[in-house]
Amino acid sequence: MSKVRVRFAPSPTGSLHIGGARTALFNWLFARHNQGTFVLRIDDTDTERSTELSYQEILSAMRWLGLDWDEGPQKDGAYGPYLQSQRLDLYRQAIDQLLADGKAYLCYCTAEELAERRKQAQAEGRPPMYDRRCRYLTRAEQERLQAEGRQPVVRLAIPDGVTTVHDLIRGDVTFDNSTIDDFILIKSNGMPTYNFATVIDDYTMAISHVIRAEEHLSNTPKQILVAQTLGYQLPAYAHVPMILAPDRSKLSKRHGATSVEEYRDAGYLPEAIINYLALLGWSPEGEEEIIPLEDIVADFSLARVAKTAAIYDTKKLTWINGHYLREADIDRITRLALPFLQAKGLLPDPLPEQDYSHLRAIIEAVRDRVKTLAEVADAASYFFTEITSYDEKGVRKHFTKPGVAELLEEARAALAALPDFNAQSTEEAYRKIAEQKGISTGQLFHPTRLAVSGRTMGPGLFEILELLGRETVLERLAKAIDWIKNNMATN
RNA sequence: GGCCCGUUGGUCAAGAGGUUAAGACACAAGCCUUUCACGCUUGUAACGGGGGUUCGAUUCCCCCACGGGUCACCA
Repeated sequence: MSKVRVRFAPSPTGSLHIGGARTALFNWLFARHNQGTFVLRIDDTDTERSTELSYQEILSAMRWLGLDWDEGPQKDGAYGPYLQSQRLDLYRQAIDQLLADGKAYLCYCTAEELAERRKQAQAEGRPPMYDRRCRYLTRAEQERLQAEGRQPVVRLAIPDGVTTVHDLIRGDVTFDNSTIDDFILIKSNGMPTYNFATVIDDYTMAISHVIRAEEHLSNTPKQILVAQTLGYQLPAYAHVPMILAPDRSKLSKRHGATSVEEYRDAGYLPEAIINYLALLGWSPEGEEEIIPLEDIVADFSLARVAKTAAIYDTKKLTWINGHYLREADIDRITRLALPFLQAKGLLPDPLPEQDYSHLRAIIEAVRDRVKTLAEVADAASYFFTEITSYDEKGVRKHFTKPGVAELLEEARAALAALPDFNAQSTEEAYRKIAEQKGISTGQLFHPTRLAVSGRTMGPGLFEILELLGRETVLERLAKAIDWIKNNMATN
């Protein structure tokens, strides 16, 4: 096989969403698996909607996910530039050739006229296709229309016949050319349309495989027609299944988080998103679903890409994220979790250097029971702020028993008297008290947990005590004792 | 509406004429445990419908239904 070159070509008209990221990932995986080249190209021919902000967001989301490109913006290669808006002369050359050969023609119909006719056609139940009225205009007619001040577009003259897409995932798909419009190649503002520019670019960038979402399958015959008219050799095509929202409709904003940034901000790890996305539409040969990136690269093939659209469901993503959160290097997780704590006002920004190891110990204790970085911040909150309330169910269960206040007072005194205050010493003291009083350890542990954390769940109790430190523990115990006396006494 | 693609448990998904139709998430139960998680064990749950072809169809063919995509001077 000749050199594999694939590209991901987003338009900078929004953030990188989950579907786009999956398409980018499949291209990236295919390139890496085949030691090919992954090109990032920006399809910014829509001057109305393209924005610099979106462009920056896409680049940063790609980088964050680890989808590094070999050629593209800020990474020059032999086939640049990589922004379509900078390749206008290439399209111009191609269009001149097409016009000279009579394969394309000038059309003077305005957007308004077209829209009107389309509406009309639909109302009458006719297919809303362009009627080709400008295809056979004489020179004189063109000049007259031009004199009216109309800015022409350029359309491709679709030949009769049939066009077949050889799709690597779906097999041969044939379209009758009569169902294809004489579509626009160059807009009246001089910019190329997607179906034109993409063909020129894929060819001039020597793209070997066009891997993209299924929504482009019906566009493909148009692109093949352009390529054939220009005498280009065709790339191989692979249309990967769509990703749908839980209600089976196309993913959109109203379905909640759909952009990569939103997941980043919600505390998801890039490797978890990558792992999850790889499993959406592709399946490994083995049974493991948590797969290191290197293994995904090694196993990836188009042959194992599904044909069926997949519904996007965050449950599994969250589960995968929890896994990576637990496995990842603790220093990295600490670093990543810190901003979430700071955003909640729990820690100062910047964090004083000497507080770091304490923070790391807390996150280490807490990460096992949560699934996202945002949850890490929730689960760790009481280490950094006063307890303002006690879990209601916990209160009913552990604070209502007669004698709890006294029991806690006794425990508090024992803790205060300890020569060393750490997880081991506090646990020993507690077990001794329970034994002496002939009560189960739980009867002592549970109210203590509630008193110092306000919650009924969390890390091991003595881990919490050590992390909190003697002073805080004694304070909170005293406060809880008071609280119980004040609130429970009347009952 | 025309054209195109698709249809295995709630979701992801394996399967390629003969299988007890994998596995994962979620859910339920149990074990572990100071709690909650993790982990482990077990369980519930699927081939859209109808015709063919065949000794035999989830698997091949046709029709229908349903879902999705596309028919832009958006990509």
